[in-house]
Amino acid sequence: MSRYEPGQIEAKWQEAWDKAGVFTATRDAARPKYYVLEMFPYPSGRIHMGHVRNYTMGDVVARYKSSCGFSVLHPMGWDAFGMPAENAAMERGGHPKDWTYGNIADMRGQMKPLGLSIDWSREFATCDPEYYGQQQAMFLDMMDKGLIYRKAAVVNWDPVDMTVLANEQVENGRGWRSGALVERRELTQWFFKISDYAEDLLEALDGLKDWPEKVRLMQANWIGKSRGLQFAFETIGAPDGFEKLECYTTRPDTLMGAAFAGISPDHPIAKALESDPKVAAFLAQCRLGGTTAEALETAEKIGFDTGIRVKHPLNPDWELPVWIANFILMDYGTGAIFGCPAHDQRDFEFATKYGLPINPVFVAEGAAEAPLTEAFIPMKSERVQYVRALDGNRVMTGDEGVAQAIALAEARGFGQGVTKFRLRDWGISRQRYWGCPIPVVHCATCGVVPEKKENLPVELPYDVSFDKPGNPLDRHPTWRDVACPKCGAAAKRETDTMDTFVDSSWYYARFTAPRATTPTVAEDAAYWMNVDQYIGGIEHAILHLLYSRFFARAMNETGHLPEKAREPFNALFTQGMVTHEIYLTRDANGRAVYHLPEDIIRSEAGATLKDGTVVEVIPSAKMSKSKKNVVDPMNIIADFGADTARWFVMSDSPPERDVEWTSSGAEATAKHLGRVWRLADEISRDTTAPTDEDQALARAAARAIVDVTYGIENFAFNKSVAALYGFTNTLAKAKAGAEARKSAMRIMAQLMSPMVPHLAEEVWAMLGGEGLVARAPWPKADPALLVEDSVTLPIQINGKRRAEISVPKDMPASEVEKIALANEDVIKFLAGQPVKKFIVVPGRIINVVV
RNA sequence: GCGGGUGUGGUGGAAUGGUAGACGCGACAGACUCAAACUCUGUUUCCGAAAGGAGUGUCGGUUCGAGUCCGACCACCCGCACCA
Repeated sequence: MSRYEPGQIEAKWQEAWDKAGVFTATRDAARPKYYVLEMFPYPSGRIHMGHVRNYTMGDVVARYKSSCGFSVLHPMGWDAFGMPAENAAMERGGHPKDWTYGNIADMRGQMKPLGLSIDWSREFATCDPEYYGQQQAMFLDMMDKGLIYRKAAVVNWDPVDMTVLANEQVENGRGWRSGALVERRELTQWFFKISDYAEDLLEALDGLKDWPEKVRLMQANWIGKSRGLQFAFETIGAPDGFEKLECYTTRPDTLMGAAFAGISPDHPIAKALESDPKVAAFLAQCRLGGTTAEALETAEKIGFDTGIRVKHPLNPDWELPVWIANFILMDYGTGAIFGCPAHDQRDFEFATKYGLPINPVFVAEGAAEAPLTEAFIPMKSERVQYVRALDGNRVMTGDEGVAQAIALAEARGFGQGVTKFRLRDWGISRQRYWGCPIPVVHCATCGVVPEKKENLPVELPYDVSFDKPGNPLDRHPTWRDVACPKCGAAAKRETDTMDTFVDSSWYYARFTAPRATTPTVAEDAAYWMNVDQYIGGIEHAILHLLYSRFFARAMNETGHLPEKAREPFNALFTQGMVTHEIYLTRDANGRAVYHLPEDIIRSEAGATLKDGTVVEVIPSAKMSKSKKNVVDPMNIIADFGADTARWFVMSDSPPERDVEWTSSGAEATAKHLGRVWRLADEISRDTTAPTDEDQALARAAARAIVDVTYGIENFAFNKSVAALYGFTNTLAKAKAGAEARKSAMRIMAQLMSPMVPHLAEEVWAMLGGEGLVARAPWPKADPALLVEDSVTLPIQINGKRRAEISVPKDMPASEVEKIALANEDVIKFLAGQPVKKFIVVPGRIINVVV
């Protein structure tokens, strides 16, 4: 008897697939196409269980669709630009390029043994000049279309290292290397005009029927369409040129509850007042801390009374003080608000702190006006009693109050109803080396000049060093100093590079023609687009997906994608994350140093490093490179084979849910696959004559086909796996004849093939299956075998299950009722009480109400 | 702080508003074995000897019937625009 030896069979079948070119994607007009894509990985150097889970899901879909007759495109590439490469260069020396390509080679070497059905001939990395050169070409096309501009924007500034920090590099308001308090500082930066598409991006969400509802909701909230009033306060005592203060509010119905006017620390008026040392000191205080929304909104609310007054638009005798407040964002609305403490929690806290009046505009319907202990903020759809309405107090909803206020403001001419979006333009400038260079030149006479297309790619210079803080491109004279493409005079290249989100916003399109000398090729894009099934982490629900949707529109308008690809992803599946505990120690400055799970020794007492140092254990979180809480799947592959790793990540947890990695279970999976192997081996040598159980086995196989197919179609791979466990148990126990068992085993091989393709090929071959199972058409269940003649109906009495009866499938309800009421247990539980109601749900349940 | 999600046995989880706990892990018992491993068979939500009762984070509601729908709360997770 032979043994299941994954190490041998996996290599053998991978070679067989390669030789037969099973996974090479080809345009085939005769067949429908199917494009399945998993979010491509960052080449950290090691694959982890999250990758295995993500790519196995895509592989199951790709292999299944291929069996169903589709021409499948299933590519793989590398999201290869980004900070970790520069961090590695700073920490360990070496070059980001060498580090990145080395990591790619390592990761490819780890992924290949998984036996994924990937067309590797299409592989590319975003740091290939052939890729980012095409990105630069599109940047120039988008510039032509007016989709790109420059403006000042705020960055995290480390005053000690004299460098810009990413949000990730800010820890508790301090720079991660220097430990210095981070400041907010303005730089001139490049922006994509994504806000032009706000309405389109919002409305088109309705058409994304095969996207998770929660992702569409998150995107809609992110885009944040609001209807409100824009109006101007007349100012008293403001600097010249600021006779008006423009405000935007979504609650103009609360205008009579105004207690103050507030402006952002970045507002032009605040800047105009900065010559006053007190104002300057206050603004400096506001600029401490990071740039994230979270940092801004959780910071303690502080304010500064400017002494400026504004006239209330409805009563010129009513004057309000103008405060600078740190919780007002310059990016949203006009950067100025009126504060209504009674109906906004932030304003309430602010007013309480600085002793400003708190006057309610409305109270709960039927309630009396009373002092508030917190802001009263009912849903806008809720009816409330107005007590300080703009125009006549009455009971109405907030929405009605807002509409009335806008109408009144427009009639009196002090404001207009306007629609605004929360979505800001996409800032893409990064003051870093390892990214796609922005292909423009700054000339003293011509200004900002696009690089000529024939000079693309603007390639990153290799001879750079990371021994000083800041961007090495800034101090690389032979790269930076160039002739102006327009006038030929001495000029300087733009040294900012692009956000890596740009790289990942069009890679799906590039896979359709990865070697082309243009960004895309019309025929290839027309055939392969759109992505039929996109699979990736929920953490990308907003930014990556929104940017990609924007980019697809921009590519359509610049002629790089067809109209149908403006929404590039037909269906989206967001897998849950693989989580793991985090282990950390503290360095001399008290900052966190993270450790890999494989370096940790866990005992009952706690966790330590190998040298005995005690480590802090933080509860499970997303596996991430920076936190080092990653698990290495290579050990499982080495010990048990790729099929075990694949089966393991597909079983148990529903794909959309997070899964906590535990090492137990891999052995059990290997056991099961060994059992399938032995069963196949035994059946292949069976010579039993047909028996009367043959039909029952055929029925079980038909049931398995339906259940496994349902699981794959609905992204419930765990249910497909469960159905296969059940089918294995049934087949192992079946006393059927050899032919029936062989037939069932071949169906098993086919049904298992998307999850455990190597074992499936081996079983298929053992049982005389024709050719490769990877090329065999997906089995179909004979409907006749699925029909059940009788059903078991549970009987509930007052909603509690008390008995069950077995009746023919099509028995009419009146007959069922007679049989149910004659049932011994039913009679016992009814105890002679009269039946009030008798409910029969055909084929499901009976409920007797007494 | 704002937005989104999750919560079911010892454990991962299953359940178109219709028998809660499928399937797997673990545990326990048995068979095989000189013995062990492997393998095979069975038991396994809790309380109870049983009859029966309780039970899907907490509290309330809708319904003949709620894990599922609605409301409030608690806990945990994700995102918040320079991590990818």
